[in-house]
Amino acid sequence: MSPTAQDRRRPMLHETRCESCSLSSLCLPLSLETADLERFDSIIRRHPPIKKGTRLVEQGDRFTSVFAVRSGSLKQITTEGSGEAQLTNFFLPSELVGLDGIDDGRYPGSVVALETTTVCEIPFDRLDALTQTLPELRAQLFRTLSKELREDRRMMQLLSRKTADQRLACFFLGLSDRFRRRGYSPFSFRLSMSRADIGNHLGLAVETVSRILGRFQQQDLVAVSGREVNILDLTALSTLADTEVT
Amino acid sequence: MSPTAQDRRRPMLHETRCESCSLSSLCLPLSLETADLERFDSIIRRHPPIKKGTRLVEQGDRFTSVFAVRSGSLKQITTEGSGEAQLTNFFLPSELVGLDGIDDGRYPGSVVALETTTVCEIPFDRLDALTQTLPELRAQLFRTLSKELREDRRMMQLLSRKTADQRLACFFLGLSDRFRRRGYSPFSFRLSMSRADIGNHLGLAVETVSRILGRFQQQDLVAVSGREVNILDLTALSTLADTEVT
DNA sequence: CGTACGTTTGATTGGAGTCAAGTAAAGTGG
DNA sequence: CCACTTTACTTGACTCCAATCAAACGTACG
Repeated sequence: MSPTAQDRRRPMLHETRCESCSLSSLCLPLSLETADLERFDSIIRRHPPIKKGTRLVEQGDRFTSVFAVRSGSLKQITTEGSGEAQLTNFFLPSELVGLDGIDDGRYPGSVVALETTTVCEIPFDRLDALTQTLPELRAQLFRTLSKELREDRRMMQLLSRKTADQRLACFFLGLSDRFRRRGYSPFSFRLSMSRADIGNHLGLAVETVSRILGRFQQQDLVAVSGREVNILDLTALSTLADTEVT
Repeated sequence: MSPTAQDRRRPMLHETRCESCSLSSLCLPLSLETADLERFDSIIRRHPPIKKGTRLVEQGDRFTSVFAVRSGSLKQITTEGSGEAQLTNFFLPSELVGLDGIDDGRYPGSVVALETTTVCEIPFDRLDALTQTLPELRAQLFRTLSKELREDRRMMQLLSRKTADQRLACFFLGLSDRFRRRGYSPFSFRLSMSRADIGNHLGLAVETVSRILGRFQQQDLVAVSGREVNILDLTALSTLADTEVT
């Protein structure tokens, strides 16, 4: 979808320029000069909001673009062989979706909106072309990829060495941190994902997630009401999260 | 995995040019013209062989270079917080070590030789600079990063959804495939890592690895003698590896 | 207002971890 | 080259965390 008259008319116009986007310091164009930012801005395709449950990309679709999340949240689900679906990632505003599709030209998982979500589509060939003349942009892209690698490795550590309680603790700490970085309260937030999603992501059964949430509440670590979360004791959660298992 | 007779006989100098490297079709300079290959070649630093147990990089060291494995093998170990060490990766010839250090300028894990190993050091700033004028090289680097992401996600699926038996089966299939791609037998190879390493990587106790190996032998799936492996029934292993768990 | 879906809680089970002990293999130094 | 030490691997017995099965309860939404 290219910028159209419809786009222009909308008061959204301000919103949809990188220059004025509140996420610009977190998103890709981090360290670009105004002129460069314009060039970056010009390759981006705005999208109308995606409704909850709608798929942004389908597993196996041809890879063409990466997407920057502007608002809302998404989950990535990969189904392999006859194996059950695996929820590999949650995406929050400013995060980049689809980088794992570069290699073989197909998206390796479906990406589904967890709530009404808006994204910026960035055609990868044009992004790649821009990195040729904008070293800072290139560096930022490498960093983003590299960071995702590092986070994946943390996830592996979580899945292979941590108990169910520690996994949940890590999950809350991770979310808390991501919200804080985005300027939201690190203590009080709303989960956009179901217990089943959390369980799938952490390698736990739904029932286990529910039980441990209950236990955390009894211990006054968090207060959970439906999908509303209040972190009461961040320190205790942190301790729990990376205490050696013996 | 062992050095061929040809390797030994040849003077080092010849060996160490990308142009004549037997891995050139798998390593980075995949699709470079001769002239470009020379430019790539010129930034590479050769290293004397690394002995078994020696660390190529130490966790926390300043990130400066990535390393292409020429021969031998390595493991990457990350120690987080007070948590136990996690073996996140094994590296075989033609694979690239260190890409996860780009983001925060530090290597996120130590990389240790599992046997006598030779690597090519590629200073990242120079590699990055080269990608400015060599779009194919840039594309290849993006692909490599992206592929690693995809493999990490597979690993997560393995760690969170597969049984111990399936993990071992996947591990053997993965190795088999990697050897085949490198021109070695996919059925008969030598493990350069210990049972403990395998267990750590797959999120299993050493004892479990040992027991399942025994079971696999009874079922005539593989013949294992020490670190020597013969895959007897690849099909059965494949079936086992991605059969839904019920 | 009812149906479907998401969540909680309880009872039971099993897969893999832990502990323990023994065997094989690989270094090490005389 | 052989005794000795150390490390790697195997095997068995027992335990426990989290999965599974089952059922009730809440909540969202057409």
